[in-house]
Amino acid sequence: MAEQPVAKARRGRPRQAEVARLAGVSQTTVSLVLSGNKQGIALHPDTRARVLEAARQLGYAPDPAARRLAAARNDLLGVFSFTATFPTDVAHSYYPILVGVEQEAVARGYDLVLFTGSSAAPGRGGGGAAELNRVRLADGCLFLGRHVPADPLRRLVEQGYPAVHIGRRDELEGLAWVGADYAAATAEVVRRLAALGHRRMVLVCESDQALASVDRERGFRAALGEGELARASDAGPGPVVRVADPAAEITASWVRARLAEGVTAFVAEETDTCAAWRALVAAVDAAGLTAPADLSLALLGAPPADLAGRTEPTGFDVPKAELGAAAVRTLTALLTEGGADCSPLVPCAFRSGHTAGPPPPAP
Amino acid sequence: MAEQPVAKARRGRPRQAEVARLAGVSQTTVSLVLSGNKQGIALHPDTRARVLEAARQLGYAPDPAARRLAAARNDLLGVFSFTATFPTDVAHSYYPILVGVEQEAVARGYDLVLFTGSSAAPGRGGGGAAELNRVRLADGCLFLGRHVPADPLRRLVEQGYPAVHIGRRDELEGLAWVGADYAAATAEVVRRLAALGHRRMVLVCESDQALASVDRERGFRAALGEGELARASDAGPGPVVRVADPAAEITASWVRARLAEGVTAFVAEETDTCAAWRALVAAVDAAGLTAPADLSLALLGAPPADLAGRTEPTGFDVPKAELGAAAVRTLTALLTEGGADCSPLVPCAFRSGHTAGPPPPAP
DNA sequence: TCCCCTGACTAATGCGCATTAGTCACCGGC
DNA sequence: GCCGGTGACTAATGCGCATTAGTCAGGGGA
Repeated sequence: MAEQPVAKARRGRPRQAEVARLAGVSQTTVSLVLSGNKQGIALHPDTRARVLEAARQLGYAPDPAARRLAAARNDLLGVFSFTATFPTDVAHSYYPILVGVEQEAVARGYDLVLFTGSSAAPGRGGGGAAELNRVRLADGCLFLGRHVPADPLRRLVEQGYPAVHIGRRDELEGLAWVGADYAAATAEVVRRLAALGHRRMVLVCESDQALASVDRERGFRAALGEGELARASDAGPGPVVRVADPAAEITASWVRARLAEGVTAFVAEETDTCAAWRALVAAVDAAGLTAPADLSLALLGAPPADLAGRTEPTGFDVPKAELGAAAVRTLTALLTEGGADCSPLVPCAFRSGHTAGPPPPAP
Repeated sequence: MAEQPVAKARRGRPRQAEVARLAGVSQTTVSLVLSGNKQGIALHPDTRARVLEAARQLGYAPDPAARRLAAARNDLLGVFSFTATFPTDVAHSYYPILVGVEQEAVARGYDLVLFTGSSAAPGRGGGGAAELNRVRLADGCLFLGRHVPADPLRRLVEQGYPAVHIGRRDELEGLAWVGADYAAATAEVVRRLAALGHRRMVLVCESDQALASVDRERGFRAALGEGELARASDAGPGPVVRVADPAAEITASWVRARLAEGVTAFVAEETDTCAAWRALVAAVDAAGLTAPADLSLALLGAPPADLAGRTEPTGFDVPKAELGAAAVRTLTALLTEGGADCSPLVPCAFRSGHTAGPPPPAP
């Protein structure tokens, strides 16, 4: 954190004392009038009007730091992400979430403060701790992405700071979080495929052991277990295939081998790169097959932006805006009631798409 | 008694006084040790070590609110846009700017506060003025988009509030702004076309009288004036054609008529809808012509997202991220030095594209 | 008439920290 | 032995606000 040279940033910034002088009252009165007079102290309408007029005239705005220090609140919600909040590389992945966060925050009368954890935080002891500590300026904070360092975050939570993590994060005891219901959505996709007539399907996972991935696999297995599917899919390499290098392992011949075993539907999960899905699509292509005529494909999530032009994959959409909104709701519940009891899981919407259909008649 | 509604966030948080007690020194000393002792006051290594150890043991972390209150600044930069900061519809238009704003703000140790014009702030009088007043909570503020109401903004500026507008905005005396150098970029495009051999070219403008449009036209005319181009292009309807309804006016026959007059290059400017460019492309298409074989096309700006798949137009790119970064630099200069003397114009990068080439040999 | 309300405010305090003025023991020099 | 000067700290102050204790004039009730 680069310290600025001594600067008088708030040159003309009016304070309550100045409003008070202009209105001919005391600073206390100004505070009383402007903060809604929660003490129930009676005030003359005249005085009130004078104060408001003076404040308006001076363009008074309360200092959030002072408000917060005086043990009140400042109606600021923090949004912290360890990487840039507006990422350039993972194009727009957080953006839709922020849309939801902003809408909900505005609706509830909060402003948003963006805290970005700079990867380079040299000097100060405690490393990332200092970074995370800044969020205390806000009444509460949303944490974005699984790269938020656990230790400082735990400290924050232990000390009672209202925090909500966006994305499943239950390794931190006591940390509230909201997440997409990947398990249910995946199960829904499996059920839809089953309804189309598929009896045997394979889930292609990347080796990434993200929580979201675990959820999807759980949902997948659970849904398989519901019908005859489990037994049917258990043959061959099993219903879940975990690959380290999708492009190399998921080939045309791999697809043909699965088809020969009776697999008729292939499911991949969305990841940062969507490598598994890409590999799957490429392999099907290379095998001279097309979906949904020869086999069915499903993507557990949304396709990456650069594949936007292609056939819309069957699967589900994570309602990212809704996720952000839910996070804000949970956080404000924490702030006002001291406890959040909203469900942390946001349902995903099934997306019909055009890559799944009835399995081809057995040869 | 317990606090009523607001969660007591500062439960177990140690403060400097406690660290001081543990280390057997005064609070001042703790502050001195922990804040790097900028006063150059000498401290015993022993004392220093004791304090650091005590702080570590207690898990001390400074309260940012107090720190900022004492420092008389809050290291917060506002970002205000009259429409939602994260618009859902024109999602991509502000985003790249925000990327630049965030990067530069982080680099300079500032956090960002997002203000949304649409937020309902009841109670305060003054209508839209009150909206803008909220930004005073930040040390300074960036304003995005030309829909920021002029009157309240003027008031802010007049009262010495550090504000920077993103996008040219010189009708407000004293308001700092940063903008893209459309004139220079346009001139560059003209020069490139001239270098390719074009002697006669037409700029198609929409009736929109935006400042950016004016700049482009100015650059266009200026560059024409440099060579033989002006005289050559002055014939016919003149070098600049302003159309109210591009789709209706820019037709295949219009293009043919211009070609017949000797025009070999057509330039359109980017607008929200890019109607002129779309019309031009459609008209060329309808005339059975192709660029750059039969004629050259250039777009002063970036093509809209839905045309991303098509041939990349020759023209220039507005470095939006750089624009955001420049705005932050200007604002911080305002904050620390009291005056910004950085150039408000950000150069645009020429984009070769594939729609311009040498003019076809005269028939 | 005195006293105690009550209404409408104001003075004073403190949040946690940074900063500014001390304070005080010790040391060298004359 | 006295004095000025360091060096190493501490007391006090104030940032801007919310909150807690007043204060003070006017108005019944006894």
